[in-house]
Amino acid sequence: MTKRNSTSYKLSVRGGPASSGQATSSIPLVVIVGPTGSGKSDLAIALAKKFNGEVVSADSRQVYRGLDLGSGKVTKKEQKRVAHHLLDIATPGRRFSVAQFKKKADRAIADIWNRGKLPLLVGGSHLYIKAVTEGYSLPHVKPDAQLRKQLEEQSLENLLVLLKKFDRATYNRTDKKNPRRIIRALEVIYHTGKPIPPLKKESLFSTLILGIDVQRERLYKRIDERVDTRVKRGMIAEVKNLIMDGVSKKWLKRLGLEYQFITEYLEKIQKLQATSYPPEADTLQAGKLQARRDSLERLKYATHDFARRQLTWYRKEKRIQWIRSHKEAFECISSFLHLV
RNA sequence: GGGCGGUUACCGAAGUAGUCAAACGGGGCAGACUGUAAAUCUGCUGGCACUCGCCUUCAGAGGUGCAAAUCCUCUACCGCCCA
Repeated sequence: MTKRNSTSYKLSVRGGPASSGQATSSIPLVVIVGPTGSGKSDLAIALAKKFNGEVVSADSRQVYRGLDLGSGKVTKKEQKRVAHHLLDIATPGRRFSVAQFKKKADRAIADIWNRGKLPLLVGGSHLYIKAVTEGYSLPHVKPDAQLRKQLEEQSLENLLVLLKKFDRATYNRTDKKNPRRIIRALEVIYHTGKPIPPLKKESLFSTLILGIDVQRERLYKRIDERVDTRVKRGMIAEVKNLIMDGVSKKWLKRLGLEYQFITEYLEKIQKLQATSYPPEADTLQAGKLQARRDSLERLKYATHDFARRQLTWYRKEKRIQWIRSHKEAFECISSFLHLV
């Protein structure tokens, strides 16, 4: 169904803004994208080994310490084999944003290159990838929790009226049914006194973007299996521990997927235990089991949808070279490195 | 063998004569996205024409009626109860 013009791995380094023309002056960067469960981490490690590279993770949840199984972080052992950057750099419960990511990623990539190694940017948070590969310079307005909270209480109509008044361009462009977007726009206006400036893009890097091409049905199956194996490895305990360490449930649920559904599951179980009066072991056990099954199923479906949304990004991204095997990736990179 | 209840689109489930291609949920699909992004938000989901529209559906076959997913008869399958 999904027709993608994949696997023309005869590399042509046209396309990407950074890799055209003045490509020679910028740092070469190999980017690996693909939907969740497509095998990015494994490929990255193989490529890093082969080309003497180091990995920069582009993942909005792997940046947090303690979010390991649920975020699909590579193991310590794997990190020993190949250096990984931008893992465990933030505290769970705190905010971390694209802008922060972009700054750190730029630095890490340059650093890797300066040490004579090949930087590999790998991850599924595509906004993060774009911020780096297209060199977004975002308005210097940090998220303002206070203000957001205030604005969230307003009706959508009110927010739209405000936006229309102060930033006609964004008003025309933005999704008028999505309060979060509108609130961010207002936040920028509030702090700068001006409308959101047009996005400046200036990439420091000469990029090769490889996308892992997996058939949809197989991808969904892999996602499902991965949920089960992660649970066996202790993903539920991981969430439980985070909560015991004082990470708020609200924060965890907002992260989505694994952390959301498992937190909800734990809450449900707690409630079950509290409400079963003479704690009849049988019905309680049955209830717990049912809750577990439901939660894991919901997690699987939600992850399918997430993978689908990732593919929507990729479809728009014309720079991606689709590959189906490690071998194809090797070949792409070899010719890329010859050209730059 | 007898009594009753059920059979609705991919799944679950409403609907019990006209306003029903049929609520709702799930699944699936498509999309938006400039600082929460694994987040947030939007649309489609019987077929065809895609503009008023047309065609084929509510287990199967027949019937009543201007009109049936909705009423009647028989058949098939499933569930509970009595033998």
